[in-house]
Amino acid sequence: MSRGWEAIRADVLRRIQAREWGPGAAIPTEEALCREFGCARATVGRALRDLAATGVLERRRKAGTRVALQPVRRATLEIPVIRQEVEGRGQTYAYRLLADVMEQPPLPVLLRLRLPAGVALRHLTCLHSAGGQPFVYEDRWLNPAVPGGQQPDFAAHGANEWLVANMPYDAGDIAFSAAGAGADDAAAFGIDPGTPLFIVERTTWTADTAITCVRLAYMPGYRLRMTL
Amino acid sequence: MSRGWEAIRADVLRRIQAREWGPGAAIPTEEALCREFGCARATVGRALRDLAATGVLERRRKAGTRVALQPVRRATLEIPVIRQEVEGRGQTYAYRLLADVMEQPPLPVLLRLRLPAGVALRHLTCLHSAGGQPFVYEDRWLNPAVPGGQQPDFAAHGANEWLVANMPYDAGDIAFSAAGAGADDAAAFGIDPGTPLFIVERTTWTADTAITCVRLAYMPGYRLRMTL
DNA sequence: GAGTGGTCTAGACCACCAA
DNA sequence: TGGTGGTCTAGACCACTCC
Repeated sequence: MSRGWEAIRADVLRRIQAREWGPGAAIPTEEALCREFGCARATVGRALRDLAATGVLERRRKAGTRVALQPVRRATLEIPVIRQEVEGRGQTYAYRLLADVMEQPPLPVLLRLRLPAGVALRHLTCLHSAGGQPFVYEDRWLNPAVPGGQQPDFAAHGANEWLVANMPYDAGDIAFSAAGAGADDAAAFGIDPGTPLFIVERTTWTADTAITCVRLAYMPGYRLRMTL
Repeated sequence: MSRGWEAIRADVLRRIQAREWGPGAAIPTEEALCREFGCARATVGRALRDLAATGVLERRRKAGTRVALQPVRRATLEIPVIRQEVEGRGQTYAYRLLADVMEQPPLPVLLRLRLPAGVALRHLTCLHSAGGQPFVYEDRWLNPAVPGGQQPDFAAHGANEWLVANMPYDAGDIAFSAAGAGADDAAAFGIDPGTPLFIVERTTWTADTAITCVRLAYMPGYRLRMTL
């Protein structure tokens, strides 16, 4: 066995998988484990903290460390920039702006951005292509009142790339769903209305300022993969 | 400002968001920062490691620490047990087994489980309901050769609950997609074939043994939410 | 009250890798 | 080859919470 906190983590995980320590059971204290492994308590703590972060262990002061009774599977999803996702597949990426107008958004968009009725937002629609085929149809509402100065026209480059370069590291939420292609989706992809599409919806703020609200419709058959 | 590594993390993140350190810029070394903050290097390292884990910073030995040029958004998804998801909504959960037969799976299932042609697997279909309405239609292939002894009948409780209790903490992958309801889906939900459904597909192993391969079709309109 | 995990320190050595 | 992050140590104090 190699050394280090990763070796300890692997050994603890092995005992759990071997049911040496069953679900719900308490495992030895950090002090007992660092005596067993012959290392400092901080090293054991590092290993156990990592297992707790992935949901394998549950830790509470005084109560000790237990194997999770119902292992909530946590997985980290890397949300790719569309250009990178396409180029990562070895396909050529292309972007085309379809529309760019100021208008009043529908009520659901206002609610998601927590904006009062009556405000006008910048409404962008564009198409991302992979290898000449439509890949993602983007429908975005952008708050023109965001800080950071003048917004460019998005004729050449997508709003998302401008955002990650100029308004990075903000908070938001994201939702995945399935929906039948609407008229716009069908026109963008050249498919029949009602065709099932994978939909990603994202809303973004910095502090309390609503930035943008975007709906991404992926090409038919798209699959989003993760590893547990 | 409060003390501790979380305060340092917050302060570093604040400077990044304030563009004091712009995307791609190198930030001071750990040693310089721990002099500035008046703490040990390990404490600064803890803060920077956490920011690197969430994709805000990129760290390389000798090259130093830089603000990520293209901040890959990482989000942690907690994959819920269906029963808990339903009960968390305050609805009553119900489960019904629809079929339980041994048969040869179709080729895509064999490939995902990395099994040779000709083997027969246990094929389960069941329906999870929320508040009396169909919620998830489950189509599962289960390897009867898995260790752990006799498998129960799944008349009363779902295979997933048996698995998390008896074969927990294994590896696998997961994929999200959209698909039109097939004949089975349509019958289960009482909807028209072709209705867009949110699909989750999971494959699970322990070590090199294929355990199970499951396709979950969620009720029309279902949304999977995450926070960034 | 007392046991446990959470954190911090000051120092050390090592692995990596750009210069 | 030198600078940087990655890790480990031995010890300490603190925060939480079960008893």
